[in-house]
Amino acid sequence: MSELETKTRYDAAEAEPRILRRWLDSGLFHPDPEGTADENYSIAIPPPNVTGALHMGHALNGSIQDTLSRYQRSRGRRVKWILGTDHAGIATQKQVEKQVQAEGTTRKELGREAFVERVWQWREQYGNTIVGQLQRLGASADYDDERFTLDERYAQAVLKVFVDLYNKGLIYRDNRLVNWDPGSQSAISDLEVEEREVVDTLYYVDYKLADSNETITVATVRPETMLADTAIAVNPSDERYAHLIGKTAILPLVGRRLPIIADDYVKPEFGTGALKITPGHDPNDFEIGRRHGLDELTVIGEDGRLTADAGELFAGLSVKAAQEAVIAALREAGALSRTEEYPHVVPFSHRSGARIEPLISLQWFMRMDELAKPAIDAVKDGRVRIHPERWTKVYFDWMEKIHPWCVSRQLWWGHQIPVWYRGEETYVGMTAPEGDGWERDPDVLDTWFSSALWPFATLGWPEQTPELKAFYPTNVLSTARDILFLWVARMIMMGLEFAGDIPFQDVYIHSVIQAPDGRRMSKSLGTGIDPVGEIEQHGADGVRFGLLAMSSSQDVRYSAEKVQQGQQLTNKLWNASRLVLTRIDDDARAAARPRTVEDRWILSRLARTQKMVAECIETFDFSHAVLGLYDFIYGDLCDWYLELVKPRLYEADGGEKDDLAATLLYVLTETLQTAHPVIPFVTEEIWSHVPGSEGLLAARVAGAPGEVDEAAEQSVTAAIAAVQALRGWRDSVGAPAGARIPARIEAAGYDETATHVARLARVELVGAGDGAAGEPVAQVTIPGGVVNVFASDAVDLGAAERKLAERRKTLQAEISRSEGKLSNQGFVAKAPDEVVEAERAKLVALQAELASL
RNA sequence: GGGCGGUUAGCUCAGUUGGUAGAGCACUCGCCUUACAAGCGAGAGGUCGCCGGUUCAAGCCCGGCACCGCCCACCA
Repeated sequence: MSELETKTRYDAAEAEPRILRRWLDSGLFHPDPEGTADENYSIAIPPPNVTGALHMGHALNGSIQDTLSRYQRSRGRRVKWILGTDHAGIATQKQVEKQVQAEGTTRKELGREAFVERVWQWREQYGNTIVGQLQRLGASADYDDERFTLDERYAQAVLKVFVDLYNKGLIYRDNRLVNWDPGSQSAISDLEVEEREVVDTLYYVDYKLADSNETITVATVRPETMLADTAIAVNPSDERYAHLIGKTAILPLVGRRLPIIADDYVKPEFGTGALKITPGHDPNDFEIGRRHGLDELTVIGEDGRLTADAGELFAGLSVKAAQEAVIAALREAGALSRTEEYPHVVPFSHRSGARIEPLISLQWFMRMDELAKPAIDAVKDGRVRIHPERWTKVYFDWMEKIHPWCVSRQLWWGHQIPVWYRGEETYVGMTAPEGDGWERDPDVLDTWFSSALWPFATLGWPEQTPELKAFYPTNVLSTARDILFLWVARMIMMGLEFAGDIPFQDVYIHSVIQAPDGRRMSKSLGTGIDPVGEIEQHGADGVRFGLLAMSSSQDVRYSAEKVQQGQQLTNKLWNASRLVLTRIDDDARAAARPRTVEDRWILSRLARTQKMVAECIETFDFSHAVLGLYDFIYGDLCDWYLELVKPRLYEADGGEKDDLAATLLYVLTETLQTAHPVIPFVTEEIWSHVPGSEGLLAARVAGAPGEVDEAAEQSVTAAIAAVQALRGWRDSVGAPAGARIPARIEAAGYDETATHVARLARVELVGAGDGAAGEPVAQVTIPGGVVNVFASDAVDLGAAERKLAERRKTLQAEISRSEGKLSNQGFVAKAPDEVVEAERAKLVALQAELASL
């Protein structure tokens, strides 16, 4: 009890680690795999990169998932929050490469085995900082059953999926144009490419015809790729070039003979209407080339330099240098007719930031259209629901025109593709084939290939484990929208295909938290705010509250004030609890035993709040849930109820005291329970001081909310309004704060609250027959009537009169507005009767008040 | 090029089925009232981006425009 008596401020930094320890030691977060997924509740965390540190997005998503998890635990459900990290192929490999380079060596010098070993070491050393940071946030994930996407069991699942898909004909190897990322020296998928606007130069290059003096001019932004040209294309309906179709042009600098072909793809109005075709280095040209059976030449290598096939003049040059050299040569040859600036969007690697180099390359692809169909149906028929709903359309749009997925990556860190080659032979299987001379495919799988299995591979699939039975499908997947296609859509496809069911019922797409100035939060821009620093400063509860309060169905800016608000709430709750707990007996026990109207009122307000919070959490409306909690705790509980019961709390005895203590404890306990999913630390801490409390609040199952009491609410709401009106009047007439002013309530509905109103407004109630009071000097309007205020030294009569005049003016304005409305025949005739009636009643009340002043 | 979101108080954001605008912070005034001065009480502050329409009534519904942001997209 002494801590409660002396600590006037809640000390989150002191309390939180202590409470976290108790939670972790309790085993509460590690449920036994019993029961079925229908009975239980589970969430699979979006696995953060092992290399990563907690950023604001993780902190928000962690707060959301933890609020859901703790809420469901309080409903008595067995809850498993599946935890783990992702090996994050490119990102991790890049980190370690950087480290290795700093030591003066390179990945290639080390060799594959040694390098991969280095990555594992690196992961051991730095890998799990984020898990500790999630704990700091209070995340009630299952730390005793952590997964990594390169775990042995997980890897087996990945290989099995690959082999099965291969056997079904959905995975195949093909020589196709891919997005080559010169930065990471690997192919990447379409989804890892971002378009950026750049200003290039459009070069007009003249190609001579083989058998005439004519020339045909093409426009290109990438003259260096002309070295791999294999045709020129024009639109078949373009009269300017009709006579050239079927003829042959000569490629400048190289001398190659190029057929002039007709293809509808060419836009006559763009450039010159003639297009050079480079199937080896342009996606559109690639398609045209395949249509016309053109050769596919390659002059740019995987290292981003020109190959020997580019000719000795250019071989070995970087793309940029080659462009300059080609332009110089064209200029010298007189083949460059003009140039112009040309702004357009071109692809860049989302991973390395390098400009994408389209290359023809032998890669593994996965056909998606067949898998997409059932995944579309799952959302269409509501088995999977996406919130906010507008994202379902985005999901459908992408899924309905889905393209093959390039799944191989030229990296070392990841799941090595389970394919072996020997001469012309190919073997696909989970283990190496029998016999000598087999060589395994050196490539690894796209990280997202393994992530796509996350909800079931974490639970032991393909074994039919008790975990799988108890927790698959999961209930909710909470994530930011940027990985809707990259991850969420693919999980739905893979879940349906391999685990035989949807991977989750609800997808919640949360806000992206931007920097306070509206820019993206990013380390490189210097706009990031470290959630761990915020936790240290304001407590995990404050940060959780703040993030949830900020979040909505759209992007929001980081609001330090909301975090501050959360921190203040924890302090308020702490102090309110001190007031209650230091003044009731140790043998008091929580029970709703209302004796007064304010008791019935707070129980009603509490019940309302409990229902509201539950509904908001279940519909993913977190900001309203937490702000509603704030209003209840700050407003109803602290500002009013505790102030209303203070006299009883100090002075009552016997049964009255016992009932009050029981009711206060009930209200406090239920408040703690309701707020716990949002602010778990402070509520757990206070719970430990509640007399008779057993075990952890985090493990406590909530009872059903009580009933709403409309009559009590009406009565106390009026009392509150009366107090506020009287306080406002006092202030306006300059009454000293301590002065008690004689007054008489002339209004119905205050039988039970009159003494409260008088005390909180600091007025002295005088009886109706008390002639000594004389004539009232002022009237203060309150719900249902007025309060007559009598002369007192504390009242500045001039100020009182000014106040009255002001009120008259307001009333007159309102009356004329109301009269105008009611004399409008349209309103009276067409508005619903109840609206018209309410307006009439209001007018009568206004007129009565004006007449009384 | 297509699509989606946004534009409400100085700042960050709420505004449920259309019925005379709310919160937090900041600001002003008054209070060390025995839970909390990182507190308590009171107050000031808004032509709801612009134009038009529907309606008795529009922040909310419809059409158009402007600006900001995001996603998708194979015009050299």
